[in-house]
Amino acid sequence: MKVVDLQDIALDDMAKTLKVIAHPVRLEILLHLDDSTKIDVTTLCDKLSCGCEASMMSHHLTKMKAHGILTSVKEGKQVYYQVARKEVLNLFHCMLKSNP
Amino acid sequence: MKVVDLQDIALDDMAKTLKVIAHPVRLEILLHLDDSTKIDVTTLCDKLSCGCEASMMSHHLTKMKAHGILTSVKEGKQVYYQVARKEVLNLFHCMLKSNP
DNA sequence: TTAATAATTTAACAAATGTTCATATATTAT
DNA sequence: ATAATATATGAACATTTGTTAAATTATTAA
Repeated sequence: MKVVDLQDIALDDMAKTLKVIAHPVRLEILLHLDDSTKIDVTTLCDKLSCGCEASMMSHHLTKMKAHGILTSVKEGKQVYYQVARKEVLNLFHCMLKSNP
Repeated sequence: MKVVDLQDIALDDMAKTLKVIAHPVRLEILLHLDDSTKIDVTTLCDKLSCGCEASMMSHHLTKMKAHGILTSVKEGKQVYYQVARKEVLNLFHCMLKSNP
């Protein structure tokens, strides 16, 4: 039997979401965002292992926000980002071979 | 706390896999392949809702096979494809909002 | 052997993506 | 008002991706 009924899934939307997430830096961003409730751009840059500069980081964050994956709140000079669609974090579990 | 420890995940590999899967036709292929143990190219073309021709289908299948997501067996004139990494099928569950 | 069918490969090209750097805007501090 | 910091935006360009059509290989049928 099918895993999921085709009608239940908008494959186009799912593909779009996956396409945005399918980038090593953006995956790492998501992991860090899940770790803390909210986080600002500079801190995120510092925490990532990729040596990502502010401009590049902003591009990544903007793209994910544009696709509804993240939201942001401005507080003073900084902009804090959060994960809007928590279900995408399940990816990290279900992509593991060990996942039941 | 983190969803998954960073060290547990090769983000580069994960991104590559997701990138290949992040395409509406390839997602539909995966759903159909899960549904049947093995399936040949022509049958797959007929079953898909996208009106995908043999050449295009072959491109998709070749790409997924090259990334270790599918395997294939030749039997006579037809080539049968199967899902090699069953864990990628979990995607369909975990991308749903309703997923616990 | 020739024809028909199944699948793959190749070439070509448009479109999308990733990246860098320079510039712009907003906020706060001096 | 000026400077410093935080973030965003835009242009430019190389690289990758998606798609189509034509040509190619392999297998089976006539």
